[in-house]
Parts: sequence; structure tokens; C-alpha cells
Amino acid sequence: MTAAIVWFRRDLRLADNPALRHALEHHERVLPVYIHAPDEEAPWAPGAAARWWLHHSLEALSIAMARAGAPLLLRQGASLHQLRELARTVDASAVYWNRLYEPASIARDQAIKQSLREDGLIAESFNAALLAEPWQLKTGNGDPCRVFTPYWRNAGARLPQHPPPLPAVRKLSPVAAAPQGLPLKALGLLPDIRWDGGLRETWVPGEAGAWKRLEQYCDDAAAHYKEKRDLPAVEATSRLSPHLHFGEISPGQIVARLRRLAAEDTRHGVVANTDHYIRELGWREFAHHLLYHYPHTPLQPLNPKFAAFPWRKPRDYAADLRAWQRGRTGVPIVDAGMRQLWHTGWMHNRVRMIVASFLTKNLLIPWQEGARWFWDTLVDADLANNTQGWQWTAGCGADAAPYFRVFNPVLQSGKFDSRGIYLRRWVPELAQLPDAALHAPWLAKIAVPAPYDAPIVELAGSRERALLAYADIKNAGGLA
DNA sequence: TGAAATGTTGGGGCG
DNA sequence: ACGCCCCAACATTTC
Repeated sequence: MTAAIVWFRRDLRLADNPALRHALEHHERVLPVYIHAPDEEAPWAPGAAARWWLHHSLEALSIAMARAGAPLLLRQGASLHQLRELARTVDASAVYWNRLYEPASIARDQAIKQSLREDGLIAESFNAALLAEPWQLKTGNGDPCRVFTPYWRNAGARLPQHPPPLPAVRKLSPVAAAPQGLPLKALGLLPDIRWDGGLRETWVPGEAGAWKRLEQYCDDAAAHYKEKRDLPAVEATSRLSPHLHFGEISPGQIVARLRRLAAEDTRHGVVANTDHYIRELGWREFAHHLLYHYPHTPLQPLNPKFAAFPWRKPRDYAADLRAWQRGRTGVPIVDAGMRQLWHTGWMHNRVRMIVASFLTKNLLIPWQEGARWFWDTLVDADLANNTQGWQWTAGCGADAAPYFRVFNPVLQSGKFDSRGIYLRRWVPELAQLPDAALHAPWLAKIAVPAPYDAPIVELAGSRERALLAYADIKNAGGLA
């Protein structure tokens, strides 16, 4: 029996952690380590909001690991160099980790695995993040799946066979003399300016926080998720996305918990309906499947015809982009969403679709600009989900919304926030307006409060402009 | 995980 | 009583 290093990355939990579990079962002593190496994820190193989350999640994991007996070691620098040095120092015979699926991480981890093995170490990786590996599912002819529904018919059907989550690790034996680590603050993850007040009042990063959210969802929201998940003013979604991104909870754990909930509901004579929520986990799986098979998509449209799309140029759209980012477009539902994002690091999914449609179609600004902004401001920023979401809205992705589906933000607002609860909360300038005037105040006969300007773009005209632009590339190349 | 244009239907006012 | 028109309220089609 020997010592093993468990290399933590985005699997910041003790329960259902296959790498940690494996180390515990096959080795006498365990050294858990987190290595801060943002350069290795370039150009998709975590943005500011995600770094804030990471700081607090590492803090929570450190406390939990210390309680279990093997404190988490923090290091920074080249991952391979750090792992080698640590393995030598503590005389470890193995390094274990849970897999990441971003192109840069895959390449790095493969190289590290090979180098460690050449050193004579055991190096093994595990799946802790997905219900199915991205390479497991194929179409009939062996191609990657490009349409969600058949993908999920296949992947969802395997769920009953999904193995139950692994139990939490409670007791670990540390290595005899722990190497020198860094204090958490030294990683420089927290913002210099204190803009994180909204994040702190909204979130509890860490494994315990994740479970609190899930239990809250099961108690309060799961029963009417299907009917209310599109209403941004209602807490009908789980808000687990950042916890999932950092691996504080696994999709397998969520599925198992929801199945238990459904079983309880059935006993109480309620019709349990957890399928709609689990289907959303399916979209997350699908996004990872797509990113794995099409690694160029974070920057390039999956549909090559869109390379010729006549987006506006940076010089022309700079001011509009800034207005969108700051929540000053003059379209209430768009501004509400962008301000919720800025304040809390999160936005309701329905509103994400609305603001994304507004950016790419009404403003004709490339989806990559929106993806980049979301990357820096979302606490749940995830390369697979973010890429898939933006390409879906822009119409250039796999199984994307057809480009001609242009959301009308006024209609969406009226349909999903008819009483204006969400609007009034995030755009307080408009709080005094009557419900009927809220969604499109520029049409109202009443005076609009001075600090709230008219829309930066006319909706009907910009919709037509977007459809014409789409017709351009459609006719030019026979859009698929 | 649309919106707008167009088509259809049916009730009610009215001459 | 009847035809005519208007116009919601849906349904269908098209982008």
C-alpha cells in the first residue's frame, strides 16, 4: 500500500467522486491537491464571476477535506511540473483525477497522463461530470449526434442502468509530511474591487450549498417545474448550474435524488414529473457531446454557411454592445436580464434566450461577443453549455433554432412576466408604470421616467434586417 | 425552447 | 327572418 495524489479540478466534492474513491480504496495515504494554472485553459480560463465562485468552492472543499483528515494542498504553476514534484516529494505511486471535456484540458491531460506513466507512475482518470461520456453515443452510421431529440432518446433510455452515486468519503489518511502549499488568497481569484456583493447574497458555493439548493428545489419547486420554469420572476428552477459546473454535485446524484422524490410522490398519490428537469440535464450532456466532437465551436459556427453571415463590424456595434452589456438597451426585459446577470452572476434561462436573440438578431452583433460576455459574468460559465446555447440562439449550431425564429422581446416579456414582477425588480426606473405599459414603455401614452431611454434599436425594422441577412447566406450557399 | 401573415369560424349588431 | 358586415378567437402557413 502506497500514497496517491488526487488532482482536483472541477470535481470539488467528497461524495460521488470516483477519483477520490479510487485513491481511498487502493492506497494507504492520499494527498489531495488543487493546482491553479489558468494559462493551461486559455483562451477560456475562468472569468471574473467564475473565479469568485472557485475561490469559495475551494474554501469549502478545504474545510471538508481537513475534516476528513487530509487537507487540500493548493499550488500554482505548470500542472505537470507540480504533479511530478509532489509525487517525488511524498513518494506517491499514482495520480488520479476526474476528466474535463474542454479541448485545451483534454490535450493537456492526455500529455500529462503520458508523461506521468513514462515516469513509472500510475495515472488514471475517471468520469465524474457526465451521465455518459461524449464518445459513447453515435448515430447509426457512427457520426456524432447533431439533433437533440434522437440523442436524448438514446441517452435517456440508459438512465435506469446508471450506477448509483458513490458514498461520500469521510475519512482519509494524509501523507506523512505534507508539502508546502499556498494560502487560498495567494491564488488571486477574488476581485480587487468589491463588486461581488450581489454574488455573496445570492450563492453558497461548495458541496453543502449544492445539496441545500437541491433539497430546496425538491421541496418547493420540483412539483411545478414543468409549468413555471419559464417564468423568470418565480423560483421554479433549481439554480444548480454553477454547482454542476464546478462539480460540487454530479448529474448522477441529481438524477438519483429526483428518482427518490418521484417515488415518494407516487406513494402520496401525486403524479411525479421529474422528466422535464432531467431532460435539461440531457441538454447539458448534449452540449458536452457537441463540444467534444466539434472542438472548434467555441469560436466558429458549427454550420459553415454562417462564416459568410453579414454581422455588423466592431466599429459599428461597439456602442450597442456596451449598452447591452450594461443593461441599457431601452428594452425592459433585455435590460432586466442583463442587470440580473451583472448583479448575481446568473440569469434565468428564458431571459438568456431573449437577450441572446436581441444581441444576435435585433442588433446583428456576432454571437461570439455575447458568449464572451457571458463567460466573464456568469458564475455557471461552462464552455460546452455556453457555446451550445449561443449557437442555438444564433441559429448556426447543431439542432439550433432556425434563424428566422426571432424572439420579440415585448411579446416574450408579456407572456412570461405579465405582471412585471421581474421587470420591476431589475429595472426599478419603471416600477411606477402600470402593467400594460411596462413591456414597451416607449409605446405608452404616459411619460417614462427620465433615466430610462427609448430602445437603441427599432424592433420591427431590425427583425426584418436580420431576416434579410439570413436570406443572404441561405441563397448564397443552400443553408442546411 | 417564435412571430407575423393569412385563413377560418362563429357570434352579434344592424338594416 | 335574413343577409351582410365586423371582428374576436383560433388555426394554419410562411419566414
